[in-house]
Amino acid sequence: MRWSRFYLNTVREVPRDAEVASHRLMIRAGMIRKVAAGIYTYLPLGWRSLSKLETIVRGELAKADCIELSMPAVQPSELWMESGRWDRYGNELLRITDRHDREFCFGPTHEEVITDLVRHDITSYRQLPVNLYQIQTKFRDEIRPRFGLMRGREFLMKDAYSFHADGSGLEETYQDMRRAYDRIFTACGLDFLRVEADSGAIGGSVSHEFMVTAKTGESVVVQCPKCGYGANQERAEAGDLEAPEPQESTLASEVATPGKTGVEEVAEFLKVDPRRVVKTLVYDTDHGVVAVAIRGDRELNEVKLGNFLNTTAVELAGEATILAATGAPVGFAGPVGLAPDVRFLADESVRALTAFVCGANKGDAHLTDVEWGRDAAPEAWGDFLTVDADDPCGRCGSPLQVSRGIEVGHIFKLGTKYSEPMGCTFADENGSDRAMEMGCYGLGIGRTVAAAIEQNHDENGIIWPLPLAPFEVLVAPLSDRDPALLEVAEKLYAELAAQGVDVLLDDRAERPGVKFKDADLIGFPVRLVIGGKSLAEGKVELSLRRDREKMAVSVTDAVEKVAELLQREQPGETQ
RNA sequence: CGGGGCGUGGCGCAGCCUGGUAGCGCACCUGCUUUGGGAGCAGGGGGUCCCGAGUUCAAAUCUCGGCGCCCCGACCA
Repeated sequence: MRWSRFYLNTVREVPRDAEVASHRLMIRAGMIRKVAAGIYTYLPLGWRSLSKLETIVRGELAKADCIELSMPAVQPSELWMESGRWDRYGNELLRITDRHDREFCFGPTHEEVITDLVRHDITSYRQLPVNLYQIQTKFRDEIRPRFGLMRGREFLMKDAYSFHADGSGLEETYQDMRRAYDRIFTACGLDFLRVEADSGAIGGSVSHEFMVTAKTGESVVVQCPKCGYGANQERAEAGDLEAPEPQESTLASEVATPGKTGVEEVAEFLKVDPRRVVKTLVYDTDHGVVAVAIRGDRELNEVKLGNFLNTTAVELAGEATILAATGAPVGFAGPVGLAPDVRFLADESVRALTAFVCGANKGDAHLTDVEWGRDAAPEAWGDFLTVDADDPCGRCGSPLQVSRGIEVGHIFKLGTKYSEPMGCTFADENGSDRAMEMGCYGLGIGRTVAAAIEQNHDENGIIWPLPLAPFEVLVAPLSDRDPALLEVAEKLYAELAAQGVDVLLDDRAERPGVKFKDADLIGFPVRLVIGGKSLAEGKVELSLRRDREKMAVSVTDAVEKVAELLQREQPGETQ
């Protein structure tokens, strides 16, 4: 491909509204252009990277016997009513009405459509398992789209769905898909983690997320370097925390703590270890008001609380609710003497505490020397803790590590969550009808490409892992006037292209500086510069974007050397 | 939805407070020079100042209403 005939326009000024590197660089490099909030045009250069990822995905899924099809983006409301999600999915579901006033939605995911398909075609256990996927445009009306392709409203997703006669069949395919995902992200040349995750709105029992590690990632990942345990922070569980020194207990007594609402303030004021202060948080849920006690120095995990209560509607209560529940303004809630209609739960982190401090449920007052059992008792103990770095691993006790990642894939065991309500059944060996076990497997195409940039860039631009680079090699003659330069450039370009190398010829009438800056910005993994000085000695200049080290190679060796470098840049090769 | 900010040639911005000629840099076009890290000089083209209403002799500027966009928090591939 010749630059002059490819639709590729880089931009010098950094766009004002792009904050993160991948967003900025994709716009500057001419890969995407915004059309509306969270909605982008994929320009030819960007589309090439996305297509390369799609090719990798297709190849690896084929090995897992996952079969491609394509479902409609626009889906009738009836199917969503059957599954119950028409009402439950909320505002993220873009609902549209046709000319006959029939309701449709633009698909954010395709469980309903695929289940409808399979229930009509599959009737016997002999036809199972079935594993189908598509790569398709989804729309989720996100509350806040941001970061370019990282969180768009319209986005490309690979979504796969499997159907099984029983749990063991599901387990087998789930593991096949897990391995396929491992292969896909490895083949992309990305550093990634596979972690246990909360299954969220899609539902189901078991799920794993694939995270591309990046400092700017939106997800927080907990891992154990010793035993390999890894989980999304939303789900991560720790072992028992080290308890603060036990304390002699006297009778619970009230102390005045005027204006001291935060745990830090109270601990300092009363000269106690913050770990011996019990923090009581009041939540509004669709199961009524719930108070939860947790150790003063720790954060509560609302996802865990929601799971415990079997709801997603968990919100910190407002002042009025807190006053009604505790009889005190915000900042003085405690386990002793809560209103009778308030459910009281406690995190394991406070279970071992003795003679602790807590809010008095009374303005400007706290209680000291409070004891579980004697003074207060939760309705239930549970794990509501947000795990932090250095907490002990629940499996092996080693200190956990916390890092950030970008969620690029998520695989779920759905069980019969959709097959049951939608009547997706089959006849088993005994001829009786059973709901199919289902799995579903998502992978964000645009997000993965954005994550690759997030993980691989410098101040000059993108540093593509070879498999996702829009072009592998740039051939750049430094002048458009010197016929000798052009002749060599054309020849090398033609030879590389003939060998099947993805090569772009920078045939623009631009000055050298412009060509270098653009080459760095777009991040061609291999660059072949043809300049007057070196060509006088029969040489051209070869360099890798990754290290920018320049090598002079003779014109006759150039193509071979490029092939060697490309080989070295393949993931898995030592560099 | 809560909190903050922005909307002025293609892009990045100034002008607005204190109403009166729409301006700068980049990009673009023409010419000359230049040609190994975003060139120089000269000339040139291009703007419903987000939309609507109001105030005023006069509105980019003041007032009201709308729309769009971005950033920080709860959602997710």
